[in-house]
Amino acid sequence: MTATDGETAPGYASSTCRVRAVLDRVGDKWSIYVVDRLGGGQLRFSELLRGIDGITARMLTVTLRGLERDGILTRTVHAAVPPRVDYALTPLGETLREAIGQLVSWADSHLPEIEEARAAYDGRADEPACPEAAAG
Amino acid sequence: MTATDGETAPGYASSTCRVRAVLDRVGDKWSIYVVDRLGGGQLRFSELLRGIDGITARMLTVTLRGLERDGILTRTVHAAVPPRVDYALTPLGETLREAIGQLVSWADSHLPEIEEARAAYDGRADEPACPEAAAG
DNA sequence: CCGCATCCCGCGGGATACTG
DNA sequence: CAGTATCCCGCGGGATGCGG
Repeated sequence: MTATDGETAPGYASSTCRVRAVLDRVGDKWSIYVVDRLGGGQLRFSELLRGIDGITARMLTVTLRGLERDGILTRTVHAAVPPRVDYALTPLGETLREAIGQLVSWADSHLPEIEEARAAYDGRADEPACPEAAAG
Repeated sequence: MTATDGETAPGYASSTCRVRAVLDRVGDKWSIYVVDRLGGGQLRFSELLRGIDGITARMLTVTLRGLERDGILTRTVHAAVPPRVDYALTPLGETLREAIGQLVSWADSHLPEIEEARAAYDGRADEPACPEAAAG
């Protein structure tokens, strides 16, 4: 099992560029947080807006439209005044949420390791390998 | 279990903005493909370059540096001529690869649904809901 | 309250050319 | 072969203002 054979990658590698189209949605700045938030049940626009730190109304709209287009969530408009719109995950969206959850919890649980690694790398880049040794 | 309580999201929600720093790495255009490729064992620069469709040398370098900084992979330089550099996943990188694999296979297996949903949505947007009905 | 339109800026990232 | 430096363009996305 060396890396010298031409076809190392199996399975989904064949549809890489199509998968890209899907992962781009996940890769955009806000989708994963929207999906994550909706895991607890349907929420209205303003709830999402307040629940996701740093997002603007514009980006929330754009993100929601994208997810709706992909069949990840549904948009329910209540025509009455005051206007009210609810968003909820579809079954497909629920499965995505699970996959995302894996990644988010990975990120969360390995945060310390990663921050350590970054500190070590950055230190290596423009500082002596042993700051305390240099101080002596 | 309504969505009316203030604290719907448990666990990792508390460190959202730190998690962001990690997910941004996953979110960038090429990291997941590099990590995925390296799953089969160490590869040299040019092998990655040829193995990942559409990536440029510049972006491969940038991506590899970022992943190295995060402790996801290691960079091994063979000083001899011709120059040769090998990249391999760290144990941490392996765990990331598993999480990514979940997502990639999700994307792969749900591609048809998503493309259907997109087609339906786009059709709805600027075409009659029932093209064949409109034709009659 | 919901959310679209417009303007505008920063940066991701592609092309190209050069070094060790 | 591996990597760096420069230029440059497109677009993600923030701020603001208006319409339903």
